Amino acid sequence: LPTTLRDVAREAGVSIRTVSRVVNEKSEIADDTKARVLAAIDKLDYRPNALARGLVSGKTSTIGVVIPEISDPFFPEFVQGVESVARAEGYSVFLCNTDENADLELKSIEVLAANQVDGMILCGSYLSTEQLQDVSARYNIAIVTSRTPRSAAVVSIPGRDGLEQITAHLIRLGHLRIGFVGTDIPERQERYLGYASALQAAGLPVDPCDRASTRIVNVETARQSAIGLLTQRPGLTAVACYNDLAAVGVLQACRDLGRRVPDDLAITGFDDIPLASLVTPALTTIRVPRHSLGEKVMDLLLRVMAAGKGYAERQETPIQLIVRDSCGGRQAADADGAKI
Amino acid sequence: LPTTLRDVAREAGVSIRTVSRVVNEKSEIADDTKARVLAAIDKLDYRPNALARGLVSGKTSTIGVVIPEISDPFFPEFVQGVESVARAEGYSVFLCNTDENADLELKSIEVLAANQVDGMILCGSYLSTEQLQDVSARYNIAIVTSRTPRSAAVVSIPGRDGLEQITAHLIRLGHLRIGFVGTDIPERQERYLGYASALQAAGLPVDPCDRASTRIVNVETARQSAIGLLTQRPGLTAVACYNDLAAVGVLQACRDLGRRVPDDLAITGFDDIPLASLVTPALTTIRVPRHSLGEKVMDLLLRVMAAGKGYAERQETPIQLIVRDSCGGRQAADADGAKI
DNA sequence: TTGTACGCGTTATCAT
DNA sequence: ATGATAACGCGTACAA
Repeated sequence: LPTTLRDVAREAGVSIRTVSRVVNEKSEIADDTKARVLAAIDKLDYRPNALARGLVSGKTSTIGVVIPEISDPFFPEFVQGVESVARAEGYSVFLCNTDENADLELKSIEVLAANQVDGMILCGSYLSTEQLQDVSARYNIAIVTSRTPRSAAVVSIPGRDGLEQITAHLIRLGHLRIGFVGTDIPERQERYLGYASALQAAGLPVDPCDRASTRIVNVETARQSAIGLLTQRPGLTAVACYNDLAAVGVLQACRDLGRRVPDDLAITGFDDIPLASLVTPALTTIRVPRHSLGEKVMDLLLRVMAAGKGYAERQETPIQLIVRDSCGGRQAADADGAKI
Repeated sequence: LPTTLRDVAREAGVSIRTVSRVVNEKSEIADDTKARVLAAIDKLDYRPNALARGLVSGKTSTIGVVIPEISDPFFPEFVQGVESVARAEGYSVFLCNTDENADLELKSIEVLAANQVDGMILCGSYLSTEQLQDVSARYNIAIVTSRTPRSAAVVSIPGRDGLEQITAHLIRLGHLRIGFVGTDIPERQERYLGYASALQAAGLPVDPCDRASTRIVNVETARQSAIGLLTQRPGLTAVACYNDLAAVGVLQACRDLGRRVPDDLAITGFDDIPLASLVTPALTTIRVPRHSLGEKVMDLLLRVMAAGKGYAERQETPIQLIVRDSCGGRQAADADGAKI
């Protein structure tokens, strides 16, 4: 029932090939036949079938972006970054949400692949490093991760560095008992390691009991585990968090427990999502330039698609300490060169 | 180079048809040939080409969801609602973000259509009512909107009712000078109309100068326009907002201006996004059940796909007044039967 | 139970 | 400049 090239060709009294030509604006065509074809296209309201096109040409001009959690404020700006360069290069982007579920993620990847997208971007994947390795060997894939797959195209977020920096910041402010709220996913310990490393560098003990973890990290899970941590370890004067959502959860926990921030407890985040500056007190955090990160992976994906599946490259996104109000000591920090 | 049915058939020593059968688990096949085929599939790592499949079958088992602004916290839970029922029905969902741009939205719809998705869901569309009418006549589409396209499948959000309710709430609390911060998009005046209607019902004047509008509504635009409004109309004791993001913007404006909330100014939102209960003070707002709204439109889309493009139906999502701290008077409101 | 052959709507390779 | 015609990978009558 939808109009096809054939219908248009019949209507215009030309061959299919000719119609295809005017549609794709390839080789030269006589002005009058072109006009006739255009008229027929318009009259019959013809629209090319992308499936047929992709089947024969082997190119769909689409890419897939797979993210684990659509409600995490980290992703919107990232996706917009991806889209801006994708659009400029003539690609349409399909977004897939996987609910922080590795099976669903794998499924999404296979569906996208089955639909012959020209490339995929994985951000914050829940796949095992091995699976990550697998799929990026099989398809055109660019990844955003802190991990180190043996050979793949990845832009990494220096989570370890970030937590080292921000924990050092807390230490400079005089904190001696600093906790950590994060995730217990084995592949996602780099931020915790940064925290621990900063403690060690300062000669402070790293006590596993100063740490609270949940698998999924969001405001609510962090709030719950922070309530536990803060009651069991009342001596903590600061808590470094896996990300801003966790920090907001700890903030909520303090509200529940009647502890004032930053007076009774200092809190730090990671990512600098918009929410970070909207809560009270505004969060001291590590900024990850999400929009440009998106542009950067898409650029990388372009290179992957040009070079083929084997292509490997590793880049790192810059980060920046942002000092706000959740740790107090704003003046002291300003002297360190940090800014809003 | 990717493996095809042909390759598998050759490897297993059977016909293409047979392979196709075991892949699709249709009619009965002898156990041994089935095993042979399965082995070949496994060995050659065969994966069906969804394009070819869709081309011949006319069905892709995919749907598209088009949203205007991925960074608006309204959408994540909505999308998850859609996905939950889509998944249960065997559909994969591709999400498209249109940056609140009607042209991009139309483009996205056409791309999805060209890719032969079985249906689409439009939420918060920026298309004109006429365009909305057009596309839903041309494709299988279910819409979430407050508008009234002549004939289409839509689930509506009673924005007018909502603002009537929440403005009445403000009036009950004793406010006589209530402003409004919203959008100037002509198709999106229903919430303003609800606000105006509540004022009139209470015998209060509706003064256009008590209103501030921007085209795009987000925290930053609302903050700016609220600063203008509050300086020019210092007599306002309350501001009703188009949505929670705007309300948070007004909250920021109050911070900038040194006005205390709710003491100096009461503020109300709409949507009850997670952020609404994270800011200080927490927002009094209208709750829109986003997850179930998503389920509801997806159910509707299922009916559209079954019945065909002509299908029209109209539903409405329930809403609920949520009283928190941004207007004070929590006890008085509790007496009205509202709750957290 | 299994195989043959056609068609889905395109693009692309030849001729003409 | 234009027209046949063969793919592309798969589903499905129809045959066997």
